[in-house]
Amino acid sequence: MRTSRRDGMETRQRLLEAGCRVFAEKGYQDANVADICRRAGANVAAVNYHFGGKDALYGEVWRHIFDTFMQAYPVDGGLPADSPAENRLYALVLALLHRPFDDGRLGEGFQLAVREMVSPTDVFAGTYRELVTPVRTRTHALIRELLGPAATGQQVLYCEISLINQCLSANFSRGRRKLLFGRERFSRAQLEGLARHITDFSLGGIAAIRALAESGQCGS
Amino acid sequence: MRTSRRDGMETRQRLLEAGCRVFAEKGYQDANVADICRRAGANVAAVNYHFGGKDALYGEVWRHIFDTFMQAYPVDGGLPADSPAENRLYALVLALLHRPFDDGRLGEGFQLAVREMVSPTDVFAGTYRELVTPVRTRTHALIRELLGPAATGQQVLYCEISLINQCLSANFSRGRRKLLFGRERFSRAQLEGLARHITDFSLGGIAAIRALAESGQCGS
Amino acid sequence: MRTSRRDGMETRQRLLEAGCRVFAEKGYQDANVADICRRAGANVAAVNYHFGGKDALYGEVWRHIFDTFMQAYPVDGGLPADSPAENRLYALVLALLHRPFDDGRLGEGFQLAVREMVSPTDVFAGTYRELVTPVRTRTHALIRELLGPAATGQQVLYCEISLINQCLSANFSRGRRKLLFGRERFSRAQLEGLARHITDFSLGGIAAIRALAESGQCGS
Amino acid sequence: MRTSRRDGMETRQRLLEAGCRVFAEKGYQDANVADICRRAGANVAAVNYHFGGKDALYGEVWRHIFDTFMQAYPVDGGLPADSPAENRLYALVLALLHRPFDDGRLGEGFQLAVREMVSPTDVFAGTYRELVTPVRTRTHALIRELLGPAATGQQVLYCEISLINQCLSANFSRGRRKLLFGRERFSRAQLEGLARHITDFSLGGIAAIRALAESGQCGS
DNA sequence: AATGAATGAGCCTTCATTCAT
DNA sequence: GATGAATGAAGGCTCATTCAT
Repeated sequence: MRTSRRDGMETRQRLLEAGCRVFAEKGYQDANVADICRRAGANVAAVNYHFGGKDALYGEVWRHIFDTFMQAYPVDGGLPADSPAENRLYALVLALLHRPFDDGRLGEGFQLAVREMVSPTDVFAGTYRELVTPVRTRTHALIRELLGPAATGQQVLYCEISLINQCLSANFSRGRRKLLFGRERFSRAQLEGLARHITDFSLGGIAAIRALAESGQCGS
Repeated sequence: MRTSRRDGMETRQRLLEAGCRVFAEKGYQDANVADICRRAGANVAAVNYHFGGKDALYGEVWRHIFDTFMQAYPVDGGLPADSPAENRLYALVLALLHRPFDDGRLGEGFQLAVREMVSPTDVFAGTYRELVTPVRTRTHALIRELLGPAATGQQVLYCEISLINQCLSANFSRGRRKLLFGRERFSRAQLEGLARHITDFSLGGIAAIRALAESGQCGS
Repeated sequence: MRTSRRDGMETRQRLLEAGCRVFAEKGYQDANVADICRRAGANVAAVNYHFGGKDALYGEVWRHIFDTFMQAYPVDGGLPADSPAENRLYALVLALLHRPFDDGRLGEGFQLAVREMVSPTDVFAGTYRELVTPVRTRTHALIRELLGPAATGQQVLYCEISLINQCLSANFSRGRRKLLFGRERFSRAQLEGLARHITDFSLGGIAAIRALAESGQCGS
Repeated sequence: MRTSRRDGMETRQRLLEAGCRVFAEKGYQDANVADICRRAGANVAAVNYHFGGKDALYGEVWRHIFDTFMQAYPVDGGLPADSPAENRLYALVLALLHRPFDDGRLGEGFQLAVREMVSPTDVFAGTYRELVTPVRTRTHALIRELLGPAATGQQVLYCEISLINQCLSANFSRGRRKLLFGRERFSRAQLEGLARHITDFSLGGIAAIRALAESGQCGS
């Protein structure tokens, strides 16, 4: 294993990590390559040398974070498929909550994803579906199961959205976290408490929608 | 009424509107004043003449949108305070939904607000609290009423967050609207259907949390 | 007598005075017309309206100050031509000293003149000779009288320069005044003391040169 | 020795020299970086790359010229400290005269210094004292020696000023040189002639003041 | 594999001037 | 006689990228 000048980590790798940090912090436009190179302890030309340009680095950063994302917390929460639906819902919610509330790489990834939702880049288009589909699939199945067969497709969809928005929108940025919850840091226990709340709240909500569906009423 | 050189709308006003559009579309950084001036049919120096700079225009745009926001849809939905809580909840949800789903000025305002949540500017700091407080106050009171006296403060807070996130996070951008709901445009009826869903879902959720609270259990 | 909007002084006049102040303070380039107009309580376009442009205002300002200059302190100090040469030298020195040390209009004029020496403008070329000639003529005659007939033309010239530089270079700017003399303000008595010194010093210098001239030696 | 892309002189160095020329010619405001870069055969952005901005270049130019200044003509003129005071005065005068009359780098430096006296920049403040102190110290000691112990502090100060102004104010700009002396160029011999004059004149002046001091009279 | 000097396009801003009122 | 909105040229600076080493 070759050792690099600094700490054994290849320049390319250091650039990638600096890129993750900086792009997550400032967004694509506000980030500047000189800053990224400086943080990576590399030359101004390093980004162009190793990646071919700012765009390409951003693509790699996104892909890198994206992969981390997909591996980090499996949405099934490691639970067997025959666990009670309530348990599986809790596991799902907790898994989803980990993303925005992670204080490390995953948090950066979530920041980046939010930025991409707000100001989409070309890079985004290709991977978003790939990023979201497994979550959607799993969520959809679970909600359908909980709503029962009487629910319409739209009821399932809307419940999905209610659920996902509770989990993912809880944390856009440090600032919003502070404003919304009154604190910036969440311990594991606090996160579990929040997951518990979202699960209970959503189970109640789903039950209400199910009752409506079975009573024959139906939203637009 | 004096008529301006071009079409009767003052240049300053045209710049302000162009600014709203462009800042909402691209964010502060990506927006460039030349573009804004071009869209307003004015000279490159017009922004500096009328506002003193890009920063100041942004400030005015934000203030302008902010004011529109506050006037547009009162959070009480125009309902008397002694209406049933369920009705008042529906009115609140509908009022909140109008903001992100508005296809005009208000939608631009919401875009801008989301951008500010993700990449805060100095301008933001002062006005955010002012923007949010009335919503929070009203939401808080309503949730408390629906949860009953047995609920803890945190239960109220978390229910608030669940509710607000369902309403406001439904629509970050055109792209996400498409991806989430499968369509870009919402008719008034569709919006009311969504409001109906969020109301029913949340009433169910709140009922569940209330049951927990009254049975003596309590989230973290 | 018509009264203007502000204080009975015509806008044109106010612009001229503001121009004097500002040009003297900042020089031609650094001065900007908006500032001048603001100080004159007039519109941005006022300079162009009344003078035709910044250049033209500068020309008028220069001419105005120049005239003030010429009238202010006659170089003969009001002394009869048959006073002793020593007295006439003192009167001349005092008159010359008044220019740079004047804290009002004349000081501004001197500032402007120094600026023109350092960064000449077209305006300057025409008037400088006119400004300087009377001083030079009088100085020349006096020095010649004091040096006696044996002195060469160059000796007279150099003595003139020695004298003039002592008087006029004493004060380029507030800053230099402070650095050179250790104080910013000069009372009338202090100014007279300085004039006394320069006179005595120069009489001594002239006497020395006269001795050389009469002993047959001669500078290059 | 590495050779640069163009002619063996580093771009930075060429920029510095072009900066000296242009700033001395036009002053800080009138100088524009594009012009400097053009003269240095470099790109418009070169100044920003190498110095960080126009301000910083100006600072470097000043510092560079300042150092040249201090090294160029030592104020002791290379004379031993036990030479006759008259000889040391002549050496001092000649050294001081070299500065304004130098047709190369030193002349540029003097131009810049004069500009700074008239329109001080922040840059100036820090270095002026450093520039002037050695001259003042040496002048002061010499004058005190020539005036004898009876002279007051103010008499010494005023004689210093008389001397320094004769030397340094002889040449503000080409234009003034022409107007004052009737010629633009000074040969070495002519300069020595001028130095001779100033020395003789000042010795006479100092003698006169000394006589006054010793006779008990005293200026304000 | 990596550097850093150098580039040029693009941006925001300043400012003297113009023009319709 | 005077205004102030509007203009366009020009300047300084940032930044992604290129090129010779």
